[in-house]
Amino acid sequence: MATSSPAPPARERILATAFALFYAHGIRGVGIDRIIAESGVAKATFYKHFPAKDDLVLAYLDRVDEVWTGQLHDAAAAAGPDPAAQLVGAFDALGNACRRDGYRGCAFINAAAENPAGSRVHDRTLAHKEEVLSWLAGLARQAGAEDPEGLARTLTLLLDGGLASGALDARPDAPVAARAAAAALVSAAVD
Amino acid sequence: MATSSPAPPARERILATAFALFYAHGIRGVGIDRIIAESGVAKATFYKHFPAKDDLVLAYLDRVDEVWTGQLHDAAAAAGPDPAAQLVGAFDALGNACRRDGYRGCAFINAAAENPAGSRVHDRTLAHKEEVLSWLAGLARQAGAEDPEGLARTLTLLLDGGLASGALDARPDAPVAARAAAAALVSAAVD
DNA sequence: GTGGACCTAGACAGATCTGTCTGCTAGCGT
DNA sequence: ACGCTAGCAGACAGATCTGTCTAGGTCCAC
Repeated sequence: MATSSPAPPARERILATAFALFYAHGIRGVGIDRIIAESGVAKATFYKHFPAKDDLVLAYLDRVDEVWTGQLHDAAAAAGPDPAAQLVGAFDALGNACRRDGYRGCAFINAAAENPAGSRVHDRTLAHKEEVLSWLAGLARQAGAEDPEGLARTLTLLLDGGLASGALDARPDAPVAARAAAAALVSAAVD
Repeated sequence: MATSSPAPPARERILATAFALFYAHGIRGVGIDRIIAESGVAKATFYKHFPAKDDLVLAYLDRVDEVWTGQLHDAAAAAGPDPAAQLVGAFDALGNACRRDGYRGCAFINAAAENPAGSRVHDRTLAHKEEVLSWLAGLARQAGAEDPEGLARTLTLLLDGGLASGALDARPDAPVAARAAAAALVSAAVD
């Protein structure tokens, strides 16, 4: 989605710059002027593509969703065809994310922290989390868990907790513990 | 702590106002002027008590730590004398927190999302999380878990995940799932 | 009553932020 | 050759933010 247009270079440069800066410094911590300067784009061009900062923020979140969802699915797929194994394998995406430097936690949760409850940004975050939850619930159902929604919910807690904790201390034990706990919960729920 | 001074009314009013506003709108979302206006304090008075906004932010986080740690300990204590039961009981604090309206997730994680990695705010967040972690590890040790640090780490993941998820959707199933998962993990680790 | 601590009221400076507007340039299809 | 689209460069307005400063009020101890 959102790639139906020819994707001109200016828009793409803006988005790539915003992606890096928003994630690294927070949304309110990065001004339009800085994005314009670092993406080498004229102000008028910027405002042609994104009429307001909020529009850029939403496009940023769409890209984050794309990237993170992709990593989650890839990690799950790498675990083989067994849905139960995939549920656990998805946690490798968490480990990989935390290991990257400049890692600063879940971009959605960070964005939601900066925006009021009814805002578009907040709603987008909610939609993203809901999407991950229902994907996990689908896998849990395929795996034959007796309470797929409950298992999926619990796994999202571990995932979100790992995303948050992994951003704080440098030690890599948060993703390891998350994966181990996920494995225990999945095998308990399936058999 | 931090109550050794006579605690004059102006400082307390500022702090109480900051507590509400920072949590509700984010730190960068609230200007000094607004805090001054809503706490009914003169600007000079404000800057006498808090030489810079950052100082107020740290005082705010200290208060958050006080309140949240207190709720956690109270919830654990309410579960009775058994340390294993206390580990699970602590999750009632999560449920209570999520139920309050205006709930917007963990104030520390939100604050860290708005501040760069080396900042004082970030460090304070790290210290708080470390404190909770070691408290849980102590309980886990008393409960006779074979890997108290690992269990404690996993429980913090559920706690942080619950704090984050509970802020997004209104449905109360996140804290319920967190508590249930905690109970399962604790009883598996203890016996 | 005098000095000091504590407070209020609000002007002010300087930076920064979002968003608008004017002018200019380059490519591209017809 | 012409117009259209996309883009660059940067001045500008208006709001807002942090932090300083002046000026004065109130209460209490001595």
